[in-house]
Amino acid sequence: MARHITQKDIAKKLGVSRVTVSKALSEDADISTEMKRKVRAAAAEAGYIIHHGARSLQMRRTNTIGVVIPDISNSFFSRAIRGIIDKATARGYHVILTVSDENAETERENIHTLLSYRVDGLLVALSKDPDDWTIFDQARKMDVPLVFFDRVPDSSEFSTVAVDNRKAAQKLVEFVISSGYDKIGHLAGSQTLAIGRNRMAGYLAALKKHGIPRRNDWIISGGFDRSSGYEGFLRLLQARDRPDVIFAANDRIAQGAYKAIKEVKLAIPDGIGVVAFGHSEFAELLQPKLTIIDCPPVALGQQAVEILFSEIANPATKRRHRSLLKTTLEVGESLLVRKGQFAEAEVMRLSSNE
Amino acid sequence: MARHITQKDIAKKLGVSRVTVSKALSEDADISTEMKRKVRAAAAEAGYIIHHGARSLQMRRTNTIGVVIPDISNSFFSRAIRGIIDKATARGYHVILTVSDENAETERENIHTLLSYRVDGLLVALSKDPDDWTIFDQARKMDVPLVFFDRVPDSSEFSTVAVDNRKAAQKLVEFVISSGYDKIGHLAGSQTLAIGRNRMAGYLAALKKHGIPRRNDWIISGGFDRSSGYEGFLRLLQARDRPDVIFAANDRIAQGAYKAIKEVKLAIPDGIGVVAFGHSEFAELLQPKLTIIDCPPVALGQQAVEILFSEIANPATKRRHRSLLKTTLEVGESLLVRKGQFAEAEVMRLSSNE
DNA sequence: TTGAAAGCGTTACCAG
DNA sequence: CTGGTAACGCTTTCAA
Repeated sequence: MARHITQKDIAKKLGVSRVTVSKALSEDADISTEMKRKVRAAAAEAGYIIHHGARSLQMRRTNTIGVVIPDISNSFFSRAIRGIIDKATARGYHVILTVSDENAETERENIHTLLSYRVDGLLVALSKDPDDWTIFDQARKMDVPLVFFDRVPDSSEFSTVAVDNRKAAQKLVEFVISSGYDKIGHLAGSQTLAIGRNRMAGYLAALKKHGIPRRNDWIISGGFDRSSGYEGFLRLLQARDRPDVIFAANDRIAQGAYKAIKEVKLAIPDGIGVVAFGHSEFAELLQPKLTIIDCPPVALGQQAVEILFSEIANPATKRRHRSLLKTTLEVGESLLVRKGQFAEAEVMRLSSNE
Repeated sequence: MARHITQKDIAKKLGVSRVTVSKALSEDADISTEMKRKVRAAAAEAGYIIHHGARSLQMRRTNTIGVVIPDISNSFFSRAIRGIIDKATARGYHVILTVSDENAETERENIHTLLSYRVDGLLVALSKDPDDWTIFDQARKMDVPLVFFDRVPDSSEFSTVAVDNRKAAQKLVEFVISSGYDKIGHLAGSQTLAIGRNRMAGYLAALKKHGIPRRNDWIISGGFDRSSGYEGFLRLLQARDRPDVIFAANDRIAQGAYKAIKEVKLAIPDGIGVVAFGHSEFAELLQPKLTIIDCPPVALGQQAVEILFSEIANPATKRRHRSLLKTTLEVGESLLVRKGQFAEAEVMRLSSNE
């Protein structure tokens, strides 16, 4: 980097002081309109671009928020990012996005980096339940607001925005039961995350409520990605008999399950064979279409930023007893049980095709 | 933000000067091992995190690169980002990601923002061909290296990394022709981007080469998204007769076309009905599977960073005659014509089902 | 091996 | 309305 144009350069050229330039550029009330015009013109002509870092150093505020997500190729998160960026931009904030790649250590490093950038706030979707809270304590200590979204910890000193997974899962599974099924398997995703445990808890609660015994060989945990769904389903097939319906912890798992289902040539019912948590756009891509609990990523992201901004505006130093928001989107509120094209179709069983 | 721990604080606590702390923390050669240990311990204990902004101000280098993409929910770009982040992280750089939302003005603002952050380099995928080059000239003037990737301008003073779209398109269309078709339509995407024009040029070249007359009513331009493909196909149907094969400018357009094809109840050949540019992972999701030119997003992103780093390491001030790299991935190199499941299947015609 | 002084580009606080 | 001075947190240079 060569030396860039600074306010000093403009000041010199105009024969005024740098302070005047600074004030003029920030539309300070006590600079004459004429002066402002001149300064702006000179700045534009010289190709002056403010040094954000220097400014932040002085302002003690970066107008930047940091985001940590586990996986950018997960369309749920890329949609959520969209909501976050939109809302943040609208409030004059910039967003620095980092990706933990489902790795707790990388997540730690990312948060550290963002803290070193002195972001004004943090938005985090966890890769797994933290077993080491020091980096989060650090954020707390530095009084940098942090809001967990989607993948939130069971309990913490931070605000969270997430789906009420337990309740929603129970609802979805009860929907399946009320459709006449009692042989329901579960591809459970990662149990090292509350989101996974809660979805399983909802599943179990639904079974229990309807007196359906739990079958451990029908419950497979793993990751939240496609391959976990694929492998999970194949493992499920090793049970002595097969469930009729699969409840997948998310849409990508469902996608993997579909793939396996096709390969082993099971009839794919165009309806309730697999049900899952998911977001509607992704579910639309799948064949056959999924029955899902629709978790809207954009809305979730927006809500998270909203809460973050309120915490930024109202520093913890002011609120002795920090008021945490445990926001959960609930079924019937922002969440819907969405049925695919098959909505009217007769519900079919997962059965062998051969 | 309350006042954070600074090097000064650590210095005071240890009864040494701030310089000693700074040097110790950066592993400077002329600090005793013992002192370094003490400083590090004190820093860790106090929860010291370096102020990246202050450091950069002095260092005149941020160790950060800025990226501008048109759309984060486009899986091509989210995969490319992955490649970028991986390579950048490996070299100790951070990445600030911004999204232009396919909007030239937002793109301009994003670049401006990144310039104000004093990023060490820029990676840009265009939303459209720039009609105003001032922001790019600005980057040039500030001597901030900039590399265009994927969506590159026809010609500029900047390095580019992209697929050789013209050649690849011609190759793909010739593949279709050699399979016995001569009624080939084109959903062309945006013609305000070189990438769109070049793909069309390749299409036209292939037709011409084989003496197939061009049918303007079989060429529909629009955007690069799903809905453009959907609407484009419906418009195509209004031609007096239908083409047998559609060449879509990218995979998302193809996806939209499939949707329309299904809706109007045309037989969907599990093969060559639609061919497109795309990346293999996305194409795998589609039903029926696409025949594509496989553009690998991760590799493309990595290559772009690589070039950017070489320009960062070798500032323009040193090279009077800037050596631009116009890197193009070519078919047969990193690119393959990938056929879906139908590879062995008989090629079928797009015909009415009713 | 350590430290004092200067400066990076900006804004806040007072004087004039 | 304008400007001087100090300060933000850090590194670099040079002297001790």
